[in-house]
Amino acid sequence: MSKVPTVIHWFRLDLRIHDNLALRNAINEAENRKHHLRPVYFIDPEIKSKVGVNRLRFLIQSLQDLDSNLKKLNTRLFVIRGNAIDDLPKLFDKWQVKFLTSQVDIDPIYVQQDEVIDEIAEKKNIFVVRRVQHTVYDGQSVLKKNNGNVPMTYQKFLSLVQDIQVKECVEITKEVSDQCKPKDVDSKKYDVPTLDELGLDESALEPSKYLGGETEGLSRLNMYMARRQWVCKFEKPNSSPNSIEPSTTVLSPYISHGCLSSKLFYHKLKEALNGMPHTDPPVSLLGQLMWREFYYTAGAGTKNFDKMVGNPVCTQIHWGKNDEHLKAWAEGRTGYPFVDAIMRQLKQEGWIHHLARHMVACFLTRGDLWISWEEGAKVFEDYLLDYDWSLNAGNWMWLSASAFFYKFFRVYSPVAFGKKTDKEGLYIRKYVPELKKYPTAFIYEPWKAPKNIQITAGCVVGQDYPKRIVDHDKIHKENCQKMTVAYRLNKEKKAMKRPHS
DNA sequence: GAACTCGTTGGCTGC
DNA sequence: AGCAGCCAACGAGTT
Ligand SMILES: Cc1cc2nc3c(=O)[nH]c(=O)nc-3n(C[C@H](O)[C@H](O)[C@H](O)COP(=O)(O)OP(=O)(O)OC[C@H]3O[C@@H](n4cnc5c(N)ncnc54)[C@H](O)[C@@H]3O)c2cc1C
Repeated sequence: MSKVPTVIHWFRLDLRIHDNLALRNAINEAENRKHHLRPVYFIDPEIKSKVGVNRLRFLIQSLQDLDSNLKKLNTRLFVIRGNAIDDLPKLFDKWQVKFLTSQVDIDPIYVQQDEVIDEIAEKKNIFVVRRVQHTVYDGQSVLKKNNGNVPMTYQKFLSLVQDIQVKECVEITKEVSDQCKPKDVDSKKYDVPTLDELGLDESALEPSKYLGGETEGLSRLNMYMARRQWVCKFEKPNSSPNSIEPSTTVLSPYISHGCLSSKLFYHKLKEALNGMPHTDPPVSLLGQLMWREFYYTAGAGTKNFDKMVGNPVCTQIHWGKNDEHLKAWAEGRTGYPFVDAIMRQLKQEGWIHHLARHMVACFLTRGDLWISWEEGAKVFEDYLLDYDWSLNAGNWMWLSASAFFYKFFRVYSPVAFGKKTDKEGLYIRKYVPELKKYPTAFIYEPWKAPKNIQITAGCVVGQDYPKRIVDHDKIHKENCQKMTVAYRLNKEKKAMKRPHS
């Protein structure tokens, strides 16, 4: 008796069943050929040491939701403890795999896995289907349209995609039939692991502010799209980085994990905007989604996009090294209350507003600490629920004036910037509670408070709250000079490389 | 080729 | 109060 062959859909950053063409392809293939269907996810048992706790928890929640949504389709999620490169080839044999589907992911981690897996699959005669479905547009065809060059400005990017027809979403309309169920479909060994199994004590964590999963992502999307006026009036630069509740959608963790399809977001946005006066890119909500597309295209077309050295779009800057400053920044004890509040919110809740990211990214790099954006990106990778390879690197380069943005003399002031939207410093009082009782006059610069006021407020600077690790007023001007030098050197280098005609 | 335009999510001063 | 002008820029257009 020969075994029934298997069709695998390999879930990665597409933790959803809606608008998932690769998953639908797998289901159809299994149905048509009466093969077994196995939607799989690989999880590294050591993941705890590689991913921040909040993001890991978000991932587990998303996998649980995915499993329960798959069960509604009469199948399930098979979670494999291990890694794809070692374990997928073993499963190819064990399950007699004939067909493998997944989405295109451009993070080098997945690209490398795909290269290895493709080679093995070819030898074993396994048909591989890989779908572009993590972005609205296909980055490769946008690059082609621009003669293989990365569009270096947002407007240029928009002009390239302007006349591209965005495909409709695809849905899975019927349940998977019983004949596609493998025998071990109920085996506990493929259950979504608990945090406990992964060596994490959930009770030691704060409650989740943003619950992972497709169900939550869709309901968040629908909630915002129902507020048509709000969507139509959205202007990113006017949203507040330091409101107590988020002033933007916080769809990012869902989009990054693929709990929410960016294409569905696109179509729902178009629907909400249709027939109403509305703001436009770059500041509109649709404009935000286009920023994502912009950075994805850049990431897809640039070597070493997540590094400075060997990255053709990135200005080479002689960043310094200062582990103490880096640590103080990461842990929210720079002595600048606004910066510290942001970093503490990031660590606690896993999401901070875009302009808050501007503030702390500028502070770490060209503004104050003169530390490489790559170091900042690593910290963000750890703490952000919405961590994304392209978006993180691209935005860090923007903020450090290494690529896409060049007016380096526009420096965020850790004292002035937050005051624009939060004069009283309520945000600081929440996330830096030791300063809670400070008078408003000193909440952004507690070192200026007279000693008796510091004592009355119950927080002496240098004792209960750190002294400033740098003097912004002085150092940002020095750094500005360093930027001038770096830009000049870069320009000279570029001129040398250009062929003289 | 040079010289223009526009777009590109700061802060500070002074009217 | 709100805005113009100033401060160390650059890509991608057009003229
Ligand atoms: C230094 C730095 C690092 C960043 N790292 C990441 C990251 O790892 N992952 C990530 O998703 N975003 C990152 N961003 C971009 C941006 O800050 C977040 O996408 C945004 O704040 C998410 O909040 P939201 O969903 O409420 O955004 P909204 O304003 O509601 O926008 C809707 C969606 O548009 C997309 N979007 C919005 N802003 C941007 C942007 N600037 N670039 C690209 N896409 C955008 C996101 O998918 C977002 O969910 C980073 C920004 C900076 C400055």
